[in-house]
Amino acid sequence: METILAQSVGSLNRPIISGLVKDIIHVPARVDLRERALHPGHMALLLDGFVSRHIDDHLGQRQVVALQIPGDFIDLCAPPPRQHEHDIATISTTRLALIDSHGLWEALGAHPDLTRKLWSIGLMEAAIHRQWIFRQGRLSARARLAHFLCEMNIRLLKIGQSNGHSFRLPLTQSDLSEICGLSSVHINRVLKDLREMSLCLFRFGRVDITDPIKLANLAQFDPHYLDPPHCLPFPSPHAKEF
Amino acid sequence: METILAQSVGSLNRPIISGLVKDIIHVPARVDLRERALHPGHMALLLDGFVSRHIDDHLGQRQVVALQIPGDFIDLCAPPPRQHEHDIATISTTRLALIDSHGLWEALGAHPDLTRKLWSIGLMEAAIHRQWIFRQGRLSARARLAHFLCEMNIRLLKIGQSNGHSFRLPLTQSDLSEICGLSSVHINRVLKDLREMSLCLFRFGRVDITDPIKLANLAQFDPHYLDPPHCLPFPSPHAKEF
DNA sequence: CGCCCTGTTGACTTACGTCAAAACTAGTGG
DNA sequence: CCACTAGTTTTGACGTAAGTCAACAGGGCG
Repeated sequence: METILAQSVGSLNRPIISGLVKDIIHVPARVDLRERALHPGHMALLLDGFVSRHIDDHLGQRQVVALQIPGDFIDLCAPPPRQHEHDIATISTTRLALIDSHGLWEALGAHPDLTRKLWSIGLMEAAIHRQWIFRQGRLSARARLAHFLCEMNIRLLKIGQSNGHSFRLPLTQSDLSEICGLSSVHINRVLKDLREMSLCLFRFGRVDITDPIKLANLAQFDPHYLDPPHCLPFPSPHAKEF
Repeated sequence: METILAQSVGSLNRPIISGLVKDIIHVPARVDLRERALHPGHMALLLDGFVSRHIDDHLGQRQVVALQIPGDFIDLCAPPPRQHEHDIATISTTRLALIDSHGLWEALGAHPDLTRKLWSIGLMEAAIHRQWIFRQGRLSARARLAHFLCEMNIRLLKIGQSNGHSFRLPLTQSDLSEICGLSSVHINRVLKDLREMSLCLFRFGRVDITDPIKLANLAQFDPHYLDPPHCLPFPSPHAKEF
């Protein structure tokens, strides 16, 4: 846990969060986290596995609005009384560190570094959301799927779970359809296309990107929205390095 | 400006931000704000008018990823060295309060209220992003447009620029198409549909919602994602009321 | 006046959805 | 080891929502 924490909030802030972890829990796949683990006012750090945040339409059709991978915070400081506007569920089996969010808020006052870091995590999350809006709005089915796979490749690369062209992605084709806003039948056909174009291969919960450059090109994917701000939001007198 | 500021950050925090305003500028419609007004490391409060945040595809087709209305912050604490991953432009003529973001960051340390408030503004922005993803992914053209109009109605209502069924919305049909991820021709047809269904009327930059309930129903629109957290994220010893 | 931008409409195309059947996989229990 | 089931994946046939192209109309403005 410590290494993943250091990756998420920086080695400086690691011990602070570490001290706020109340429990580490294991959750099976396909479990609603709102009901089971994440009570209002709590938050969690995803240590292992995949978690989806989604909104269902009135026929129960699901739209995934975010996919969380290890190292992501879930419901970072979401205010308790606020009715949640989306659902959260595990996709694979997961390991979660439950964090005392009240304690975290107290800690923020004393640690401007941590505030800045969590703030910028929120900013990146919003940037990812915006790319997803772009994807759904302007890209063809092929490009959409390709764009998503490119994003996962980079995000997993950053946490050491991809080597740049091959990674585990424990999703069904139906999951992919709920992510990309397409029918699962069409996802199947698009996957076939990408395979036959020798761009990438998806099977058994694993992705092999045959031609990363062509795939990114098809997807109009520009990874810089995933770059962490190498210099932090605002210089602060309290912390020079980071 | 003061009243709109109080609405955005609360009357308690109003004077703090007020003191950080470096300039108030007027910008004509259809101007790229990245080039003209918002230099890296600056941020702004939109006082008047409409601003779009958008991403262009490689053919120059535009996808609007957020629409800012008076009272919204633009580029809230976006870190200067980070390459921006989307563009910003005025839609109508606007009035902007330019804010010293370095000074703001300094102020955060001393004002936990303000931190909490700005944090929750960021959360709401992300919640709106998620609804947009849902909209593009799961709704038909009709529902998408209806959903957007419902959202604008509520958001403008909250700042006193809608009476609940009628408001100014200075967008062209082409703007609407870039927001909803549809062609402008199709937007035209959908507007006609909504008009003929007696749900709402859009012309001359003005929206009249004839039947708010039916419209919201068609859009599967549930406004609670726009609710401000009535109790704040986390109780803080420094500020009881808010 | 003529130009440009926006809106409107019609004819035609296409990308994607829907429905349905079959193949394949994995888990369960006899 | 073999049914038996349930969840995926794959394919085909067909329907439809939305895109594209193109023409025209109206308003604002030099």
